[in-house]
Amino acid sequence: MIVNLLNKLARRDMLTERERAILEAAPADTRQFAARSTIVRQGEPLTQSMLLLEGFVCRYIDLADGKRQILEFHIPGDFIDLQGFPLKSLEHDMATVSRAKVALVPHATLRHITETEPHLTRLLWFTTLIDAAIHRQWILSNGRRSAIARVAHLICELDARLEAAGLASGGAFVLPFTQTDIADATGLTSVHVNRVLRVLRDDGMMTFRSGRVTITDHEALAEIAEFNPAYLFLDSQPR
Amino acid sequence: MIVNLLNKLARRDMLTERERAILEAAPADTRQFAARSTIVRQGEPLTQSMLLLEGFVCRYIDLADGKRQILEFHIPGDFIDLQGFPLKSLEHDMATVSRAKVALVPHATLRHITETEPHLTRLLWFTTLIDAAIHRQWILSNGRRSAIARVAHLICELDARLEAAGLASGGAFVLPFTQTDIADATGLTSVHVNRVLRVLRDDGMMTFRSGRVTITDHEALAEIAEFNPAYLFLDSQPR
DNA sequence: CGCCGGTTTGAAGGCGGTCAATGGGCGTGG
DNA sequence: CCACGCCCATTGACCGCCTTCAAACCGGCG
Repeated sequence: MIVNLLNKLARRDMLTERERAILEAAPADTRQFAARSTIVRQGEPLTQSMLLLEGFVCRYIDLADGKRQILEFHIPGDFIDLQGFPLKSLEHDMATVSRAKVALVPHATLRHITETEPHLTRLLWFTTLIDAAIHRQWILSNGRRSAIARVAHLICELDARLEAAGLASGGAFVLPFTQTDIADATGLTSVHVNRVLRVLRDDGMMTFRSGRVTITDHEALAEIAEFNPAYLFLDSQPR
Repeated sequence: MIVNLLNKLARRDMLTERERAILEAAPADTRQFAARSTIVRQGEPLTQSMLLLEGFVCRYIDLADGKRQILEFHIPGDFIDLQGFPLKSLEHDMATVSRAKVALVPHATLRHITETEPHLTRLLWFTTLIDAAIHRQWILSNGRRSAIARVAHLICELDARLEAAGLASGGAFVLPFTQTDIADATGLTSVHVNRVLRVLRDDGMMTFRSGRVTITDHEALAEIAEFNPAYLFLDSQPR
């Protein structure tokens, strides 16, 4: 059931059979959410963390004037609020983008893992740091990249992550986002995202229509984005 | 010697005497760096992590066209490349801003801590997640805040962090940055940062001259920045 | 069939960038 | 001790990317 997480970890380091079994047994329950529903509220005390099994989730902050900034997108296999375990609450909101299904892991179970499984603990710690590395790329995008490069970089990131999760192949994948979602992630307006997507389509680099992305020239897309997947740490080594 | 880190952790949770002693004994060595020197290069394999004792450090990424994005500033007491312990290398560069002094903690020591000190491990994990929370605010700033709000938010952040570290009081602190540093952090040009600083000064909110910040109207500054220090998790609770 | 959320397109405006020149503070060397 | 050079701060004029505002379009669904 949590095969996506296991694949993700196994890609970064070796998991022992015992560690696999512990993770398999970790979820106490599963839960379904409708699309566009808030699943974690900022400041709310947390006693369990969610592992995303199906669907897309985002974290975001709204400003007083109604502007929204999406901070990160999550895909199946992501331990979406594992950060809430050491932090005890989040300083932002999380919401589903599409319908989603999650497994719930009690913090007590995670705490037990930290007390008996140092290697697994380091791996869980590691996964939270991937989120931070993704954040840093978004700071760079929003701060210094042009509109077209921002959108291109986001698509390259999602392609690489979905491909690693087995949810994309050959640059084609389902992405149930609106253009407003992309705008809120890249710090642009939906109007301008629309124009940027047209340029990317006209230049033969990618298309995004009715919730499906097709990358038609990965090399060109990665080049304007200055995309280098090293920050996703997809290589395997002892942690 | 590592009193700043101990204060920082003790502010977030209780440290036992044994844990204090372990942290005190953790540094194998100290090292000094001149201002404006690179101290970690992206991709370089890391075998130790640095605890900042004195001075200011930043992490950054340069783009092909010469544009620079600073990703985070670090102040004394920060475990600046603790992330390099689970990650094994960083995907960006780090450099000093001012002269700086660091304590070096071997990864073997950190690994030993993860194997024998679960509570301390959770606290170290926690501190790396504060960096991620700071990153998220920067994504928001660069994506959705106006130029004046970005600069104001950065100053509020540094004030809060320096105050917590005992390095600022009453909104006055030493900040050995250039206007270009602030520009590279906020995704602006140094020219525009200069204009923004003039507005903030003329409006009686803050001054920044010859490496010193003086906040003259904290309430107004926090208001235009929409600054809420909750994301720094400065409250104390069991982790 | 008509609403509704999302997409697309056009026209006009503004925030912040670019380019360029001046000023100012400080360390260094003659 | 002063002159020079260098880096940083400051200011002005103009420019352009992206925003804003507004309207039309489109497809799905009750």
